[in-house]
Amino acid sequence: MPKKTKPETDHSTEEKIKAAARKVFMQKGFAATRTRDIAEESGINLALLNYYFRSKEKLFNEIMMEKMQQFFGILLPIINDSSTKLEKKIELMVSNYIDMLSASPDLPLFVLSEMKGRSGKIKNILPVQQITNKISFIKQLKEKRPDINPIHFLMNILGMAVFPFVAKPAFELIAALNKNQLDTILQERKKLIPLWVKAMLKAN
Amino acid sequence: MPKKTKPETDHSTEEKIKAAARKVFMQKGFAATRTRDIAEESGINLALLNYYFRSKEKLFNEIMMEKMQQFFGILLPIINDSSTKLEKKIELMVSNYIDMLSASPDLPLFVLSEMKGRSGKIKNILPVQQITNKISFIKQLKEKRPDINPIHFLMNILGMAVFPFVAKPAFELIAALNKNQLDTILQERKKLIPLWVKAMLKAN
DNA sequence: GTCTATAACCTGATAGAC
DNA sequence: GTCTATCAGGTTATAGAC
Repeated sequence: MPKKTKPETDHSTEEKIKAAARKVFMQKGFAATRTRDIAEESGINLALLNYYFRSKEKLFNEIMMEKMQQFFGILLPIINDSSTKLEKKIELMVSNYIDMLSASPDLPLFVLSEMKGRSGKIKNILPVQQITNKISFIKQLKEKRPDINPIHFLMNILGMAVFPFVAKPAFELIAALNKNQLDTILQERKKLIPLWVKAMLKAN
Repeated sequence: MPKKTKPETDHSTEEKIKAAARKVFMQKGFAATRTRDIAEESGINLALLNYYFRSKEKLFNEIMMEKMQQFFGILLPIINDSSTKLEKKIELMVSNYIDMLSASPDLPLFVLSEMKGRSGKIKNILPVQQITNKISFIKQLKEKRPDINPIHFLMNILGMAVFPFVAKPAFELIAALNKNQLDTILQERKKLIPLWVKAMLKAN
């Protein structure tokens, strides 16, 4: 498997295949993707895919690891930063996720589906740090609400920010919204969710 | 395609196949499921599956329609009931979803994934009513918060209630929780989410 | 490194006996 | 209705020429 230092814009064959693999795997998932789709999308042929990556599964694992880092990695620098206060962290988490998912709407459903369906094989290649009591964000939550498990607030923030993307087709369907209307609503949430979380932290 | 009136406990071959199809499709999704898996799971053989359902796709569509009804159908009687007040509706939505998903944890990721990947083919068989301004729940939200699009609150409630199930493997991973700990937390949310939503409705 | 051709296998679906 | 055997087509992966 060839390895090089990566220039900013990499037009190498290897990178062309990876770019195509990102697109197709994210759209259809591992099982529904055919290596032929990727070869065609990247403008090369099937044999070359196996020359560079040895198998569909190995290519997938590279993409999956990359996408897990993208999806979870955005969280870590924010929650670990002990120089920002809780409110700021919440604002950053929400706006960073909504911006990222507006640009990559398929990301969360891809990552969550493949983590579930292939969790046995995924855990070996996981690129993410775990959340413990030592993390700044968790300490701040415990200080403000010692009566509630901090994980609840993480679920709430991610649920409110990420779920609308995961359920996009469902909301378009049941709320009879077109894509533009939905995108506008999603943008509004960057300002609204932090206000709501603030209210939740004071609740009861 | 044979049709019968359905007894409470249906041990017919057709129902055995459907039961197996529910299990396997929900676990693996359409693309990763082999008709052989379903045949084996139901204790019959491959030819019989095609005898009853003609094709993998037709069998899948029956299960998919059923599961969409299960997932969205639980919402409609609650939000349409003009005799309950807003707070009661929220409590019912949250506890009904959490109870249902505790019993069928695969349901939301299955429905949402397949709606996305096959949305073209799904829209024809959709069994759900749309949410308009005439719906009691929407009217009540508009009355209380005329400044905010009611769909936001629907996203919030469903996000907080459903997302933790969709992201179960992710939370187990990053929060280092085992399944029992996570289930306990999920149950707690039946009481907490309505309190939080109440606080959100007053926010700002 | 890149291609064409093909091997080896898997999968959905059916034919035909009982 | 149910089974075994098999077909037809598709899919991953590789062999071998250039």
